[in-house]
Amino acid sequence: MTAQEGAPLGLRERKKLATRRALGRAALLLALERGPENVRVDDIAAAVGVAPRTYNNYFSSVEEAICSLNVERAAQVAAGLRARPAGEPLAEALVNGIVGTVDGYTGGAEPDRAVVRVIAGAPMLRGEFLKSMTLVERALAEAIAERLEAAADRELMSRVLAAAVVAAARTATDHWLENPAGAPYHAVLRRALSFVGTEAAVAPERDG
Amino acid sequence: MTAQEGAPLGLRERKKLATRRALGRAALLLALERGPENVRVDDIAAAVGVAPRTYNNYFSSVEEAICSLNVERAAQVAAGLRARPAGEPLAEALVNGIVGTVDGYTGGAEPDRAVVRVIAGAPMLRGEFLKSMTLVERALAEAIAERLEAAADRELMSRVLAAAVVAAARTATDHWLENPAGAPYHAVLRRALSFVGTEAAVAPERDG
DNA sequence: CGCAAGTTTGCGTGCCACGCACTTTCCGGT
DNA sequence: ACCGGAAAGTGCGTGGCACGCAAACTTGCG
Repeated sequence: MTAQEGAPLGLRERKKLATRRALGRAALLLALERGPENVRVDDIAAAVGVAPRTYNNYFSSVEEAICSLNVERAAQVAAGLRARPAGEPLAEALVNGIVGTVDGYTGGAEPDRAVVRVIAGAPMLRGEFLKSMTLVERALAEAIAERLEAAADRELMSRVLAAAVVAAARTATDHWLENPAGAPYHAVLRRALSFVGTEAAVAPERDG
Repeated sequence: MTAQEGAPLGLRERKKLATRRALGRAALLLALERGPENVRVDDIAAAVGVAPRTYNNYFSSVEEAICSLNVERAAQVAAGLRARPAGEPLAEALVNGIVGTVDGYTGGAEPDRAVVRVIAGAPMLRGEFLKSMTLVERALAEAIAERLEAAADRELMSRVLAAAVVAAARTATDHWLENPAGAPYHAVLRRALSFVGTEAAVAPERDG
């Protein structure tokens, strides 16, 4: 999914993925220019130089195309957590991993408000956006589960923590969007994550 | 919205609300019978005895109609929290309020797996379902904010807690759905909520 | 070099959201 | 009891979308 693994990718797959990305990028670009509700399937296809019918081989709705780039962050967030040292407490690892992922995504700079507003703020995309967030949850839950070796209900716990953390991040984004003069995204995100105390999770047992 | 306030409701409004509910109920019923993807707008309209065009005056998608009944729980959940004694710690009030709301909704019995699976499990409805959950978040955040009188960033905190708690409940539902032989919904829900430790919230003074 | 699998494309079908104008209903004031 | 008019229901037309199907084309691989 991440395209960082070039080895097992056939040439055909490569081209297909490129088309998919181009469609997603074009969809997002058009949404930025004229608003998501004014983006026609034909426009996206035309922008990429592909038949409208082909577009439907990749996405089954305009919303899905616009949010598709967002989906790629799922694996990134999970990798962000896995990159944290094994000894780090889960709560800190989660915060540092996620914040680090965002930094890697934005190059350390403040996210582009226009882009975020379109993807996360447009009512038309809300459903699809939330749906894409559940993919992040799923990936993150797996990474969390790896840190909860011997817990009784590792399954439920990891999924709940992932969902809570993602929900906190999403809320932070909303809040940051609504307060343009407020704290930088960094700070809002950290504070929001601090509210979903994951202290309860590290309690059961841990080995060094 | 909640229909519990009969006083300021004109007769017209009453009928309109009845139609809306009838449409939602019919949509859900049809989705249960034949699966959400086999529900046509005309069927819903016909089941209620109304013109298809009229249906579109109430809902702008089949998904929205099917999930509409779920939306009514937003106010219920918020009320569930407000009904808790003022002295109760927030964490406990949240758990007890939500669990109590579910009980009130199911009459204390186990939720109907078929219904829950259709609403919360059908891929086609996933986006709309998650969207409806954000309404619950919003309502719950307000109720939470009322309990956080003097906190510095009551706004962000209440919204994060609401989102985290709703996310935990949703995860509990997913988990309960996937494990038919597992613990009753009650227990899964309580356990899931216990993982999103809200201990951090009751201590207003925290480093920023 | 040629085949077979995979990909793109055009077309047709069923479905849907919604603006507009018209009809029906019925609330509220006199 | 009556009536004016707003609100709700309805029919129709338009623009748009998802997807099955089958033909044309591309390309990896033997």
